[in-house]
Amino acid sequence: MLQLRPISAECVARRAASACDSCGARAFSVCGGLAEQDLLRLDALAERINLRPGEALTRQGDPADHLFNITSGSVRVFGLMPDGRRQITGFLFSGDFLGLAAEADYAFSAEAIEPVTVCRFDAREYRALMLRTPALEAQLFRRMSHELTAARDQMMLLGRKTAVERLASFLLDLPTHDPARPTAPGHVRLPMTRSEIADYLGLTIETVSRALTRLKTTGVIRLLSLTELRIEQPDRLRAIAQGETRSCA
Amino acid sequence: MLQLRPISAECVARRAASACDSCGARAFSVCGGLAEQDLLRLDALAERINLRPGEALTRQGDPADHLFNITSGSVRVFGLMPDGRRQITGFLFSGDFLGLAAEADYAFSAEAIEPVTVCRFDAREYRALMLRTPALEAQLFRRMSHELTAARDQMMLLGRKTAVERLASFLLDLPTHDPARPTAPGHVRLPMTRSEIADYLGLTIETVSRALTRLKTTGVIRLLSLTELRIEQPDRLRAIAQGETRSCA
DNA sequence: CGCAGCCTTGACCATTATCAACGCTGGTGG
DNA sequence: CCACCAGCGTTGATAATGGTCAAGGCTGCG
Repeated sequence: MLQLRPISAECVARRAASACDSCGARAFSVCGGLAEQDLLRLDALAERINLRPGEALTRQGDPADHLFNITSGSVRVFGLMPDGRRQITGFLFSGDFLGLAAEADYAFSAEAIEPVTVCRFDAREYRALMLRTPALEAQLFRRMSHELTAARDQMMLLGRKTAVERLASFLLDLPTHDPARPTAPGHVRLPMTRSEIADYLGLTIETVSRALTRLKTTGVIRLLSLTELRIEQPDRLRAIAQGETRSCA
Repeated sequence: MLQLRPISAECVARRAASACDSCGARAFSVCGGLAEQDLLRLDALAERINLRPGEALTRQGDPADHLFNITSGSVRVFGLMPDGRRQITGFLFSGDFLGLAAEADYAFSAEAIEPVTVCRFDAREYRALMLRTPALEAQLFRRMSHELTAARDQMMLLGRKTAVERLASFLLDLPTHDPARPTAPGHVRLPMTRSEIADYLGLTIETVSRALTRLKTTGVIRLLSLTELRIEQPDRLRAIAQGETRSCA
């Protein structure tokens, strides 16, 4: 498995390089705190897997046997109701972890959006390694803490924000999580479909489309293509996201 | 501070006694895994505080200097938007932890609903103790993991469920978290106001009231008083919560 | 070139929010 | 002891946001 060694090194490098504004520096220092031998142990558990769009990493209800570290591409995490209603609870990008649950079964499904490469770990072995590696445990602790804060922000969005406010919040958040975003400031890549955005924001595709149009016609954003746009007026977009204006409602 | 010793023992006992259906057994074993000397160290950091309804444990934006363990009563955790819109992200009851964040500042506010007693820890000392106490770390790791799963379920509720489905889900969930619930099966205590329920479910008080009335008139629940009700048809309530019926829509 | 899939736009509808009035309940003071 | 008041909850009428249904457009691929 020695040929796998570059994988976790790559994970660490990507996460360090990612400008996750709120946690970049911290994540880097934690990753940096992992000793060379810890990385080697991680590699021994790792398996590299390629997934095509739509293929599943985890399925709601299946035994939680694996942990994943996304190496490239993007992933949707979602739950389904019996009648097919879908709620996407998050998008994952390279550097993100998946499957960090204490439960025996996955509570949610995860599927590739774009072609994805992941680093897959056996959950039991990973947990055992974690117990022996405080730096790794601390790293995951911080990640879970950030995820929890993000989850609460998302509750605020879903419970109390209007359609336009939700979309504005989404457009501001997305590039801070996607290391594959374009380098030009204000440029946002949308690797997911309108349907996925809708299921993430608790809306329908039509409402997402209309909200985008409204932001476009008011000059706050410019659509460069279906999957790329530019934020023309960041301050106004922030104001809208926080509900500080009725000008766009 | 020796007189504080009973506090964490009490916390442990309460958590163990609570029939948190999904995690009760596990939480108990983890708490049981704490050695006597770990409990003593915890006590040395602990300070008992009483709060009256409406008083704050944490405030959005304040430095996150403390951790809390609720000993009795109930607490609302919430975020506010600039214009006053409120989203309650969770209710906490005796045995629950608060303030487990890696961030420097509290991201959300927490206030007492009923008269509350808490066990307050200095965050830095607690973290230091955690590093020296793997059992404590593992316990918190599990709790965070459960919270994360609960947060995702709540996203499903807020993003995709109807008003009646939200209320049904809430009534089923609440007693599994509230150790002070009445002992009679099917009895649910509502220590929070309609306004708090509304802000938790992403609705208005009027819609909460109407949804309760609908569940009452269809015979699924019976209102015993403003703050207490009985679930008459648990299976039907579960079906409604999962959206498996249109009979109540 | 044509088709399939996704996106946008429009017309209409439904759920829920808003506004308003009324009722209940518990505490206070005449 | 009863009346009043304040606060919370319920109910009703109306309005608005977002959902549903439907048609048409764009884009990329065979």
